[in-house]
This record gives sequence, C-alpha cells and structure tokens, in this order.
Amino acid sequence: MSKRSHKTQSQVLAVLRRHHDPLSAYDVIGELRQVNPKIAPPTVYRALEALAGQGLVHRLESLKAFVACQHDECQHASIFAICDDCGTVEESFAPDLIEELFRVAGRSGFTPTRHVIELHGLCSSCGTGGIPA
Amino acid sequence: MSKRSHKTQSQVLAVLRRHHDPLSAYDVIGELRQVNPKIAPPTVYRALEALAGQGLVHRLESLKAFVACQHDECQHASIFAICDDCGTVEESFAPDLIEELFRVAGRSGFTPTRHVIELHGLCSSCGTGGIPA
DNA sequence: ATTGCTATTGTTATATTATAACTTTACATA
DNA sequence: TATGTAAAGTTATAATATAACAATAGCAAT
Repeated sequence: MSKRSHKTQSQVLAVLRRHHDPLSAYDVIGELRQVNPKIAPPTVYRALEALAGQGLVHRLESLKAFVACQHDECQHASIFAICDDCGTVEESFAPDLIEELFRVAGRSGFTPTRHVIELHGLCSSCGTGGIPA
Repeated sequence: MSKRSHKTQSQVLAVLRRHHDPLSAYDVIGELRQVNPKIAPPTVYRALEALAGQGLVHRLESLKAFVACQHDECQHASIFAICDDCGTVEESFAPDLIEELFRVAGRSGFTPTRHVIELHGLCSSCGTGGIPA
C-alpha cells in the first residue's frame, strides 16, 4: 500500500468511526464531500475494499452497508447482530462456533475461505429484553 | 394470496429451479421475458419476496442473487456454501449450530428473528478436495 | 535531478440492483 | 351487476456498484 492510499482510507475510516450505525457507501461519500466535494464513488469503494481487506471495516451484506470494526483490526471471524428497530450493530466473536460451522460445511468437501454471519432481530434496548416481564 | 399471484410466482420459481446456480433478479426477468416480454422488475421482485417468505426461494445476500430452496419448502435455518470458482451453492442445515449461534447473540440481550449464514470458498470439485493429495 | 516505469488515484460514464408511486385489473361478496 | 379491496402492471427513478480509461504520484536507475 502506497502512502497516497492512506489519505482516502483514513478519511473513510474516520467517517465510519464517527457513526455507530452502518453507513451506505453513498452516506460515506456524502460526508466526504464536505471535505472534498469532488470525490467520486470508485474512490470510496476502493478505500472501503482496502479497509475491509485489512479488517478495519466490515460490509454488512444484508444491509448493503459498512461499519468500522468494533475491535482492533480484527481479522477474526465476526458475527453481527443487527437490530432491525434502532439499526445498531453488535459485533461478536465465537471462534468455536465458526470452527464448527466450517466443519459442517467441510463434510461435503467444501473448503471455506470467508463467511458472512448476520443475525437480524431486536437488541436489548428495543426488544423484550429492555422490558423485563 | 390470491389466485393471480400464483402465476408469476410459479413462473419465477420454475426459472430458479431450472438453474442450479444462483440467478440475479434481472436474470430471472430476462428469462421471463421470453414468455412475457412486458414483465417489469417490480413484478418479479414481488414474486421473489413472496417466495422467500414461503421458504421456497432464498436470497443470497453476498451474491445479490436468488436460488430455489434445495429442500421442500424449508422454513429451516439454512447455511449456504458458495463456491467462488464454479458458482454452485450447497444448502445445508445444522439446527444445533444455529441454536448455539442464537445463544451467543442472546448473551447481550439480542433477540434474533432471522439470520444470514453464507460461506464462501471452494466446493469439492473445484478445491483441493477434488484432487486428493 | 531527470527519465521512465508502475501502481494508485481521479474521472467519466454506465451497469446493476431495487423500489416508490400510481394506475389498472381481477376477484369476492352483497 | 355494482362495489370494495388487494394484487398486479406500469412508469419512472432511486440506490448501489463497477468498467474503462486518463492523469499523476512515487519510485528506481542512472
């Protein structure tokens, strides 16, 4: 990675970190235009891709949106819990579970290289968890 | 569901069943236009949504594509193994694993309602599994 | 420092995916 | 058959993403 790539990448990462909720690529572009009015989609998509490759950003497939990694540069196997009410996302890890998942898929000879695990539902604030019976 | 909705839905389902690989919504539209040249995206998207609701079709979020359920009208909790080489998708179940996944997410008070689990990698034909060392 | 090479970034345009908003039609029931 | 309702059709456009090429920055070798 050259020095130049750092600038856009760090700007994109900064935007994502300022928000706790997932942002679409165009949300990010919108914010970056405040600083650099001429920035175009490919620039941002490239930065997002690079950041995702480094584990600094994750793409939530089921939301078509991006979040900053909630941990430090995690290459780990993340599980995302997405609240369909308030939109917050919680990122968690369960290496044993991933291992088991890969084992299950491997039964048919499949060799996994990456995974997408996204749970939708209600977070503790929005769901019944927030209103103990 | 009225009788009318059946027609488009069964056509869409038939198209997906003729293919073993995932199709984009526009792939489906393309095929349906051979029969009904005037069919428009919303019609197909509505059919896909209804079929997905019935568990007859699944949307693969990480591919932006759709496949027919490989089982019978499964409401089950599916796990998809997607070969990044040949594009085939294998759908499998592991209720225990899903249960464990929900339990992990539930630790923070999250109440899951649906999930997306998609593994990418190489199938047995494309990966080393096909060429035993 | 200048030249030329390579990889990154910028730019333009456009492809792909998806849905909003409204009109028309089919069906159920009185 | 008139009428209400929900589904389907239609038009237009929104939202997401990438292809293709041009410009430029950084680097290496001299």
